[in-house]
Amino acid sequence: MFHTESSFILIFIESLNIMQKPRVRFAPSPTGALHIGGVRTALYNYLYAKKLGGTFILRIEDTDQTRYVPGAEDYITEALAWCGLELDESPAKGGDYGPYRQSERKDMYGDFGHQLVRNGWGYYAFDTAEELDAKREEMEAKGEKFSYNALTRNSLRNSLTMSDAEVKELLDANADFTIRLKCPADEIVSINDIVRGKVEFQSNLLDDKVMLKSDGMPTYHLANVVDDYHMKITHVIRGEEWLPSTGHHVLLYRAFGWENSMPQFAHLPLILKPAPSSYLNNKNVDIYTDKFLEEFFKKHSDFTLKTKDQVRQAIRGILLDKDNLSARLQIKPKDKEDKIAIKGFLKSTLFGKLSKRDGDRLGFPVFPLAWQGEKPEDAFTGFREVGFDPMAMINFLAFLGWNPGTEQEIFSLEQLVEAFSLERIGKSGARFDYEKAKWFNQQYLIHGNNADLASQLKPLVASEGWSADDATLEKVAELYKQRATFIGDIPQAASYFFTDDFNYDEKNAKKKWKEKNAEKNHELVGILADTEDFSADNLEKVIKGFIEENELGFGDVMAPLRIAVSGVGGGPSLFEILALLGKEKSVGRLKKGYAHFEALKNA
RNA sequence: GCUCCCGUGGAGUAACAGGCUAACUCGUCGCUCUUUCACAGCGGAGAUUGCGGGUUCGAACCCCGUCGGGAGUACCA
Repeated sequence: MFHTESSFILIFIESLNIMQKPRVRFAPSPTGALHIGGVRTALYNYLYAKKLGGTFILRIEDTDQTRYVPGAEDYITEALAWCGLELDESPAKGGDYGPYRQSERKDMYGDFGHQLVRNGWGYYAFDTAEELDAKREEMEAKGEKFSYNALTRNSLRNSLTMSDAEVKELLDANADFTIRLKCPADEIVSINDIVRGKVEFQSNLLDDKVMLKSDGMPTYHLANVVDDYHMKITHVIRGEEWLPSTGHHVLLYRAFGWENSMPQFAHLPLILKPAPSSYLNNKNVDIYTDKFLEEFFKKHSDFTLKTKDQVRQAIRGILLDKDNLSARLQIKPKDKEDKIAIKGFLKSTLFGKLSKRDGDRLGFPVFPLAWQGEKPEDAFTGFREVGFDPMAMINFLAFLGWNPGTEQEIFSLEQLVEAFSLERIGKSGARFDYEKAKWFNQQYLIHGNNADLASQLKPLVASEGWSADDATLEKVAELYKQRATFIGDIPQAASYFFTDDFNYDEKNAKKKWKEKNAEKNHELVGILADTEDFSADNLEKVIKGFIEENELGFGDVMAPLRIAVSGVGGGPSLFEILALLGKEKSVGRLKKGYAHFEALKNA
C-alpha cells in the first residue's frame, strides 16, 4: 500500500515535471539590426529554457510589411549563433509548431479575428486611418487625448453603431475594415508577473486595440497571443515595454477561452543609457555641448527662436551642472517655447532607454554585430567588430538586470544556465556601463587559453601585413593578454615581434640614454652576442650580473635595452622579449637602436 | 494628461519573509610587487537607502503622501 502510494506520487511528480518543461520564445521583428536589449531578452529566454530542460524557440514577428527590412532576419540568426544561443525551433530549423514566421501564418489570424466578432469580443471598425488621425488632432487641439474605447466607440463608424445590413453591405463591397477588441467595462484584469508580482489593469482604461489590420494582417497583440497558444508557450519573457499592453493580452486569452493555458509573464527591466554623471566632466563639457548642439539642430531643423550660439550657451550651462541635471531639466511654467524645446531634447538624450545614438555619441557598440544600413548614417559597428569575446558580452549582458546572489561574476554559458532564475531578475532599469563591459572582456582575455588566443591572433596579425609562427603567437598571447582589453589591441602593442619596422619613443629614449653609460651599454651588446643560452632565465642572470659587476643602475641599462628592442618603455618582461626575439634579432636591434640614440643625443 | 513600472556611494548590484558598524564588483586615490607597463595583493575615500510622515523595541524592507525618472498611450513591434 505504502509502496504503491509513493510510486504513484513519484509518477505524479514526474508527469508534472514533463508538463512544466518550459517552452519559451524569442520573438523579434525583422525591422533592422537586433538591439543589445533584444540579445539580452533572447539570452534570458535561452537560460531559462536550458535550465529546466525546455525548448528555446525563435519566432519572427513580421506582420508589419511596411517596416520589413531585408537582411534583418539573417542578422538575428547570425547574432544568436555568434552568442552561442542555440535554437531548438526556428524558421530555419523548423519544428512541430511551425511555420515560425508570422507572415506565413496569416490565414489563421484572420480566422481568429473573425471569431472575436462572432463571440462578442470584437467588432468591425470602418474608420480609416486618416479619419482617426483627424480625430486625434482635433482632440489634441483641445488639449485632450483621443482613445478608441468604451467611451468613444459608440460615436464612431463600426459594427456596434451601424445596422447589420449596413455592415453587411460594406463587407460585401470589400470596404476596408479592421477588427478591434471590445474591452469590457468595470473589470480588473490582473496578472502575476514573475518579476514584478501582481500587476492590475482596469479594463475601463484599456483602449479597443486593433487586432486585425485592414491589410488582413494581425497586429502584434493578436498574433502573439494566437501563436503563443498554438506553440504551447509556457512563459513569455519579454521587455518591460510590453507590460502596459499585457492587460489586452489577458483579455484575448479570455476571449478565446484559453485562459487556463495562458503562459506566465516575466517582464524584463529596460536597459538604460549610461548615467550622464558617469561620463560628463568639466574637461569634456565642450565636446558634449557641440555633439548635443549638432543633434539638436538636426532634430529641430526649423528652430529659429534662438541663435546657435545662444542654444550652445544654454546646453553648456546645463551640462556643467551635472549633479543637478534632472532638476535643471525640469520644465517650469514660466519656461518659453525655446527653453522647453532645449530641455525636452536634453532630457530625452540624457535619460531613458539605451539607443543607437548613445552608441554613436559615447563611442561604444549597442548591437552585437555590425550593420550596413541603406544610408551611411544607418551603419554602425557591433560588439563583434570592436573585438569582444562573445561570451564576455553574454556574461556582461546576463548581469544587466539579473544577478546570481553570490559574488561570482565570471560565468561560462553552462554556469549561467545553472545559476539562472527568473526570480532573481531585478525590477529597476539596468544601466548600460561600457567600462564594465570592457572589464568583462579583459577577464576573458586574461583567463583565455594561450593556444586559442594565438589562433585568434593569427588573422589579426596577418591583416596588418605581418606574420608569425604559432609558437611565437602563443608566447605573445601569454605576454600580452593581461596588458590588453581586446585581443585586437595586441598586434599593434606587440608589433615589434612581427616587424622590424617600428618607431622609437624618442622622447623616452633621449631621457634614458646617458652618455656616461654608453660604453658599458655597447659592451653588454657584445656579451649578449656571445651568450649561448638565450633563454629568459639565463638572460636575466647575464644582464643583472653585468649591471651589478659594473655598479650600474638597472634603469640605466634596462631602459635603453627595452626601447632599442621594442621601441617603447613599457611592456612585458625585458628578458622574455629578448628570448622570444632571439639572439640575432635582439643584437641587431640593439646595435641599430643604440646608434640611433647616440645620434639623437648629439643632434 | 492618463495608465503601468521603478528610485540603495560616481556606475552596476546585494541585503532570503523588517534585526548587529548597509555587503560586493567596476571606477577613483594610495601602498606593495615589477627598477617599465599591466596583472595581482593590500588599504583609503565615497550612502543620514529620493524626500516627508506613520506603524514598530527596531524600517532600505510594511503603510500613506510627495518628488523624480522611465515605459506605454498607432491599422509599430
